[in-house]
Amino acid sequence: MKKVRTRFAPSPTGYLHIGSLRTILFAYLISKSQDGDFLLRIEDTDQKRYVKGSVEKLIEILNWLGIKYDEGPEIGGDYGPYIQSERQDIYDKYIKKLLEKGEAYHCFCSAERLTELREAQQKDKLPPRYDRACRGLSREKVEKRIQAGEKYTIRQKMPLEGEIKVHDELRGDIIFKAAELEDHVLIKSNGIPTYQFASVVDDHLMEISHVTRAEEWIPSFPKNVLLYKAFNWEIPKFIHLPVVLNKGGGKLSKRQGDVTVEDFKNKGYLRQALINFNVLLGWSPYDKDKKNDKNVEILSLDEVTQIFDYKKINTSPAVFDQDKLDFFNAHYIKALNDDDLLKNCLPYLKTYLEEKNINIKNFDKNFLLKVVRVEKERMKKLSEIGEMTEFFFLDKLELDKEMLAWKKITKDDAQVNLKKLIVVLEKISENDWNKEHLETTIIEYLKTNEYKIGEYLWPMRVSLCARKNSPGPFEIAEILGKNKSINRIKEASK
RNA sequence: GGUCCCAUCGUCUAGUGGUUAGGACACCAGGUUUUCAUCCUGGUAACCGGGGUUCGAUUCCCCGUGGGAUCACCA
Repeated sequence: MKKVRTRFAPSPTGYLHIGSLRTILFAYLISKSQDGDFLLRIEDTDQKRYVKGSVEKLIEILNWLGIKYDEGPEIGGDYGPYIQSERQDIYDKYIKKLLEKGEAYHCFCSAERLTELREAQQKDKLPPRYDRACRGLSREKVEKRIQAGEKYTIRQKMPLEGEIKVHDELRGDIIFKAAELEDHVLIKSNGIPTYQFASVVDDHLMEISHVTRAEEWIPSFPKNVLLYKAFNWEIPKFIHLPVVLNKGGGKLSKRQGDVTVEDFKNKGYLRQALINFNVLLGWSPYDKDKKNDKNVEILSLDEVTQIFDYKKINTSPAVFDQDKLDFFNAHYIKALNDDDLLKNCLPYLKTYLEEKNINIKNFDKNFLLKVVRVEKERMKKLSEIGEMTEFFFLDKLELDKEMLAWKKITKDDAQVNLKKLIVVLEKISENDWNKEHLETTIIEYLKTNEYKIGEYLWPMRVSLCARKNSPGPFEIAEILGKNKSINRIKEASK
């Protein structure tokens, strides 16, 4: 059986769009679930849109995501080069073949004429389409005009009538009328191929078995199929992936916030969350033969690879739901071990503290470890870590003492309670100053005196962190240490 | 506008010619807890409309409606 080979073929026009991540994932999964190859190809046939450094950035973000490809620009492979601008001689060779077969023709129409034509057609409410003016040019005439130095494009010769049946693996057969197809440009006047030509030639030469691309390509699908037929090439399987929409319904676009993988990375999303979430957008792990177990949706890329079946990819557009992404992110943050958690949080923490003129180097790793660990349960994004843990790093807290009041007790009552706690706390030795000991000691103290726990612990916690929400008072006290803790409580009780 | 694609809770989805239409996120309630969060338990919530086909349609077909894509020497 032929080996399954898929590819991700982006244009180097900037950053990696979050919608592209899903295209990557599905291409990757289609091949890897069938023990195939996955490759990266750069489609840089439009020099106007080329953004310098974007290939490097793309590779970098792919590495960050942990998505490995078997062949690609910087790692090579048997089907290279993997950058289209380095394959010009190949395209030259194949367009020549097409010309010889009479499946394509030279077009000398100027851009101006084409624009006028289009405008006239639109005015008459006709579909804008090239009028095939150059299709009937004789070989001699073409030769002459080329000799004379006239600029030309090369167009694909479409059938004038009949129907074109194409097959999408997910949607089945789709039928187009030949009359609606345009003799579109294969080679631009600068000699460089269009996407339509280059991608077909490359997919064939690179032996891509399953072509995955976004749904927006369906309209040009018949042209592609016709091109394969013109070459007499075997048509690969085509899988058109549905689009991802905004909550409002439109296409996911820059105006509505973050759209690139880099944006999400910078915001503190973990690769596992991004991958898990995106895989579930249009594909489902549920199996009719199995019971729908709980949390069956929490899946790693490897786990998905094991159970992935591309026939189960959905065809309807999916809405990008940030709440669900956040859920996955919070889940994967909780699953991180302490070292990884710190490693992931550190850049965000550093940046945040720098803005507050606090040097993170004044704090040792053990301290930082405790700080991030204690907020782990509460975090949805890594970027929240700075604001959440700020109070650990501050020398002095700015406390609104009204916050000390809790339920029935007033601020003044709370301050009285704090004073009592200070007496107890001062008796605890530095050595015993840890969460467990603090807890048993204080709870026991409160219970023997029949004090209400909340009436003491709320003010204690608030005086330690000056905020409504935080970890428990004992955890904070341990991390702060005896001196700092007691000082803060004293300050609050004044 | 032409062409094409799509249509199950708010969202992602499972599923079936006869089901109490299942799960996940979100939401709500209760429990745990010193707060928030976590965690546990429970709950609200869906087959776009109209015609067929059929003993019976959410499921199959057609037509609407709605949403989306596309109509370049961009990909």
